[in-house]
Amino acid sequence: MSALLQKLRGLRTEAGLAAPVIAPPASTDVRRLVQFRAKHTRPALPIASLDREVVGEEIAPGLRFTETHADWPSPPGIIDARFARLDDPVHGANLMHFDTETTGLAGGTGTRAFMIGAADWVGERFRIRQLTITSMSAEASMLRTFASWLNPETVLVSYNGKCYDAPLLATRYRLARLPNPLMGLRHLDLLHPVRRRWKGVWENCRLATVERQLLGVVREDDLPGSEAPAAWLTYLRGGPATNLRRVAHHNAQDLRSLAGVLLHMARIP
DNA sequence: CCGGCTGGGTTTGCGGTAAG
DNA sequence: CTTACCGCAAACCCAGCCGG
Repeated sequence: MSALLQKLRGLRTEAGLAAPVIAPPASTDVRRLVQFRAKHTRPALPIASLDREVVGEEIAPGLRFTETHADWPSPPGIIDARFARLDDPVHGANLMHFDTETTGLAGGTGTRAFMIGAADWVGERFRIRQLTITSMSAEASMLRTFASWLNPETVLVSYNGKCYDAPLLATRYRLARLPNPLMGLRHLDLLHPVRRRWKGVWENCRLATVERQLLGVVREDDLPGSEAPAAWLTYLRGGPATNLRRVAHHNAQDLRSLAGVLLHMARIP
């Protein structure tokens, strides 16, 4: 029972909720067990980490926001997206590149997004915005903020987002009882056109490979995507934010590559 | 005339593959 | 652990034709 209570308390702390008042154990047996535990167990991370700096400003409790602008030689005007089997031309100003970082790959209801990166063209500049939650309870604010960036004319751009990011966000919006802002939007998923063209030519068609072959991007100090869940969970449990910042860095690079690959495939210099 | 084979075109099914 | 899509192959369908 004590272990259960402790687990519950931990979960409530992670969720950003105040610790509930726990009634003292009824029997002396239980009390002795609690005392034994207190004596022989220690918190998972006894020392609060020194490095707890998360980038960006807090725009809501537990929700951090960053906005950067990248210089880019040529913003797209109208894009012929038939290479991605979108028959109607796409206005560059309606593009919304997006990429999520999540707690795992399992896709189902157990997986949540802790970071949403989105990038679009604002005039002559490429704008990258990122949302990161530092508590479970901030998820709804993050989802609402991301929704406010989209409109019915938005054309989503992603890498495998049709199968991964979009369905995952759809379940997160449903669980948060919020309308799904991705519903009905056109979606340009670059994975499939890339595969059609370079499958069998390159060793694989992962985004990291595509950006290297097509854009000459060489990532330095890159955190593998598979380590993203641990980076966030470590921070959530009071650990250092070092790797969480690297996840944000990685996410921003993914967004730049998304735009680069799109322009390359649409034959825009 | 009728049953069954064949060729051309479409549909269905399955394996592989990205995403953290 | 999941989900969607692509590409390829097997299956399927139908028409046309030939042999019995």
